[in-house]
Amino acid sequence: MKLGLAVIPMAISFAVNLMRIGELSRQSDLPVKTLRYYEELGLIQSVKRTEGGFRQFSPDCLPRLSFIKQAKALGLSLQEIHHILTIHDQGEMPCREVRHTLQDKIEDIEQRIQELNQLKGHLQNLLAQDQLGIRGEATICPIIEQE
Amino acid sequence: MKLGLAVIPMAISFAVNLMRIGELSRQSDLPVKTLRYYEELGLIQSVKRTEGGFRQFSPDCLPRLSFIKQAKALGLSLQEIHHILTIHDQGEMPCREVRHTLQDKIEDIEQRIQELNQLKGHLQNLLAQDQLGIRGEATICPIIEQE
DNA sequence: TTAAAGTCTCCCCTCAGCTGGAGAGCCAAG
DNA sequence: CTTGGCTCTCCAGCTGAGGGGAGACTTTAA
Repeated sequence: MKLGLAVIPMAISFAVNLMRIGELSRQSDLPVKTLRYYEELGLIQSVKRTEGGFRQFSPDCLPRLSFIKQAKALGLSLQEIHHILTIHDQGEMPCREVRHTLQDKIEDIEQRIQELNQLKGHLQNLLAQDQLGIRGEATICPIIEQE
Repeated sequence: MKLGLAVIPMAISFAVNLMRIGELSRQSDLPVKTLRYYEELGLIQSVKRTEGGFRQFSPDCLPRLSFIKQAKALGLSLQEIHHILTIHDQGEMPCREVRHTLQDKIEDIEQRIQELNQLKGHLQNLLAQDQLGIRGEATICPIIEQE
């Protein structure tokens, strides 16, 4: 059996460097639980399992995880990331999709900023007009209950 | 028994207009489930129960629920609202607390807006520089993987 | 050979603010 | 008396992104 190791080095070169989940965790700096979760969601895949059932990952997972981290940092959801990765896995450059996703994100962000600015203005008004003190019978707090 | 109704009108005037949860739901325009949830959290209280175990609410709940709605619309959490109501229920005007809470909220909002603006700028940069096309071997999407 | 460290699956828990349903009991009108 | 509508409690789940831990098994180093 061990003979094979010397006899078919090409085959070996495909097989080497497979790592278990702990090693992938160390190298990617992501918790083991998170990796299993990502696998469950289909974001990454283990190449195969050992006889004992341990996951074995290719080092190719590392750039993939790095991509996931970057995309997450950009505010994409794991679902959106999954979508992009699926397109990538079909052999296409997912740029068109990514561009749409990012443009949507930008619009979301702009809208959210608008809402927050409105809310902030509203809160500031409430605080500014506090001195006027409109106090009724059933008032709980005149600041909040200003009209 | 029914005699009492005529004999002690003062006592009656305290007791009338108690309503069950469905009526409170109609008048406050909040789902029954939500009212029970609010009661569980201590935001409102039923005066008592009928013999059969039905909650009976005083009409005083209505301005209270109205306050809760307004505070929620201002972005306060139910926990924060609970805090304010507790102060109110201890007989104090919760304005000082409310003012602090709202000022904290404003700061939160400002920070969130800053973060969102940063993120938006980042996303816009990514899209703008897209044309440059930095493509490597292991690239999944050069837009996201720009440095 | 044995012990430690790694890994497996499975299930529940978190945060907030509810929503839905089951199965039971209550109440008022015909 | 019965029927339909209201209400009760309790349990479950939803959203997203994992975390904690039990109990069993695998792998590896001494």
